[in-house]
Amino acid sequence: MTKTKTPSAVSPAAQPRAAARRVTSYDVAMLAGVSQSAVSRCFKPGASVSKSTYARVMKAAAGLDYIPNAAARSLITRRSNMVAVVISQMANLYYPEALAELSHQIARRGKRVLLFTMQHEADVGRLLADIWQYQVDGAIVAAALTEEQIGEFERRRLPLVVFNRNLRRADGVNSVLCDQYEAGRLLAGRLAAAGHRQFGIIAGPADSPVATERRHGATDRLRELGLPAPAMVTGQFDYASGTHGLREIIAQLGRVPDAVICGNDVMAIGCLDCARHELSLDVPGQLSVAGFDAVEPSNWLSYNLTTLRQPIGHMAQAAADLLAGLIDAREGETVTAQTRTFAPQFIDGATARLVALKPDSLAA
Amino acid sequence: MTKTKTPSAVSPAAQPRAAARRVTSYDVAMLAGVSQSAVSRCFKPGASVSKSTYARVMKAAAGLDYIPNAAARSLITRRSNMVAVVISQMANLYYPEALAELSHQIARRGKRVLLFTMQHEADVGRLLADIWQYQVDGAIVAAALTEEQIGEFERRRLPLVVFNRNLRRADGVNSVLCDQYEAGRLLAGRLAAAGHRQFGIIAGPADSPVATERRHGATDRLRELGLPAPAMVTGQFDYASGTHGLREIIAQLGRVPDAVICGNDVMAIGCLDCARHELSLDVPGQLSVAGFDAVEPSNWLSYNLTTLRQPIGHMAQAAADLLAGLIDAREGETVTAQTRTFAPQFIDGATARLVALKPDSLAA
DNA sequence: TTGTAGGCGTTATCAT
DNA sequence: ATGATAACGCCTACAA
Repeated sequence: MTKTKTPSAVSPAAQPRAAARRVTSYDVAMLAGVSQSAVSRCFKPGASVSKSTYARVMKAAAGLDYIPNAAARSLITRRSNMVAVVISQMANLYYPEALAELSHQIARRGKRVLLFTMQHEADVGRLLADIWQYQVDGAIVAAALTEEQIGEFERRRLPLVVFNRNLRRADGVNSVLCDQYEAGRLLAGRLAAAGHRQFGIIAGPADSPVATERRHGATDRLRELGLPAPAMVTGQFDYASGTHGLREIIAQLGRVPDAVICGNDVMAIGCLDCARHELSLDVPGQLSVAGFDAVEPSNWLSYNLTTLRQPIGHMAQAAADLLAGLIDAREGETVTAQTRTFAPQFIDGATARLVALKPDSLAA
Repeated sequence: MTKTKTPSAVSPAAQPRAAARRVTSYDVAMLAGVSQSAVSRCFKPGASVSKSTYARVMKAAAGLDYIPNAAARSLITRRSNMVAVVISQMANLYYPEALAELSHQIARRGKRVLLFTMQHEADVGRLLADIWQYQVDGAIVAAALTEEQIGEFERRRLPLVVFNRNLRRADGVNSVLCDQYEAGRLLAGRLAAAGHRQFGIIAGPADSPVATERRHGATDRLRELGLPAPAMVTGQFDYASGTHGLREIIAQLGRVPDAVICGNDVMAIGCLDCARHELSLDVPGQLSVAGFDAVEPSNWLSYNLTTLRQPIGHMAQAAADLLAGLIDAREGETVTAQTRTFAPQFIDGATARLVALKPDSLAA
């Protein structure tokens, strides 16, 4: 299976890792015949250097492959040009898209992403100490933070943008989010309006605030409308949770529900596939299925899923904007915290019946 | 659409970003009544400190929220505990999985990922200068590097592991890869053995070495077998390329080919959906479709794609292992470059006919 | 075991 | 415009 080819005879280039003394600005200064500070200035954008020195220095630098040492620079400037991005569910299909966009947006502002990943969102606490260590200029966190943890960011004056987490304590904390509770309400409402009465819900994991809000939004709306309590199961945001979830809901109810609301698209796709391919149900004829996120596969022809889109590109851009603003704010300046809320967008796919079977709307 | 809620009256906590003097080891030393070096030693794993001083120092540190400054440390230790990971196609579904695994493996070795993303693989050159800047301990690069670029890593003695790129110059370069050329040959061979004669190929982008190798592997094998030249189109590794690709191939040939080999799974899925839902073709009855990677959706019930899996988890682990070894090697030590090659694994899905229609094998 | 002192590579301040 | 010089926060001999 694994062919470990230790190159022995074939590959001559065994690199001797000698202690290569680093090239510093002193070396460049010496070669260029100027002072070390002159070299430093040449690498600072708006500095005052004469054309001739600049040319000599740059030529020497190029000859020596000199590049300023960011660690040393950050020591004095207090700017590392690194931004921490904390993300939990890389498997989630949704987060890679967000991360790609964040990385892009952060790069164009001259900074880089220091990536912190974790298996479970609750592990975020253990990462914090590392974040402090690395002296990042700010952090974008896509995980639930406790009040205490937020407080620590404030104490350390570390600019923070919370991504897609609706925190209990909203004030004083910058965040970019999509209104998940509203999304849940909206979806439940649309389905109920079409006459669906018995719902099933395949919710996301209990430790995910996003999952919780979507679930509450849906259940609250159903209750308001006086519909029967939905059958409820919990999943892990993955495909298998969708297939198992549907079976379990059917077992709970003793029949196929009218509609299933899934905590995200991947579970909805699992649910859909189970319904069609395992249970031979007609979707949306016998059963409506809907999800959240509008990840790429939800739009594929085999699915064409009814779902709610989060404007992920805009959200990432907003997060990067917000953070950049916080970082660039002169010290001592007062910055008021913002919450940028994006509205979810209803995607009218083909997996949910959205018109009433009998036009009982005439009776109203 | 975007509701920017500037909290005005509601939110009192407008944080004044005062110049918070950082807590240093001197502060801790003062509070604990010891020297600064004592504090330093307390944060170094195998140092010699008495129990009592250690306790006092740690108590003071905790009280002040002291955390060592990694930038300052790296200045003298020459270890930043950061690893650069360079990745191009985050949209590719394959790379997020790799990145998640890499991040995990690197984290468990006490290091963090500094992420470098780019739109096109050819842009890697522009990132290099940044990599040097940040003083990373090593780099894992999932992009094609020129000889010159590799040479620059060597000159700077920066440990490098090339991920999933078969370089022309293999010696002296540490790399982890899946044999893409062989994978292409294998797939073409299996399909040909089942009697498919007229092939179509939806290849990946021309600037992707992985795409090129898969394509060459397939075309070489078909030529060896004396089969007619395949219809060839180029895609961007995305879903739309798969749907367009199939139509274009049919236009080129004037008929539906026997089989289409797609440069990756996402294009294969696009091709498959187009065949089934737009052209109403029976797959694999009238047309066989296959891809590469075995990304998660390829395994979903609606697709059950015939494909070749790359053992991505193992590859990521191997890359992290390799890099860690290079970094930990004592300076001056000679390290021989390795290439760890992983074999692709054939996934016998349901989108390709793999048995001959007429048992003409009896005739042989 | 502990403290003293020098240095890591840069930027910033201040003369010149 | 340029060059000394003092930080930045930490690690590490070396001496005690």
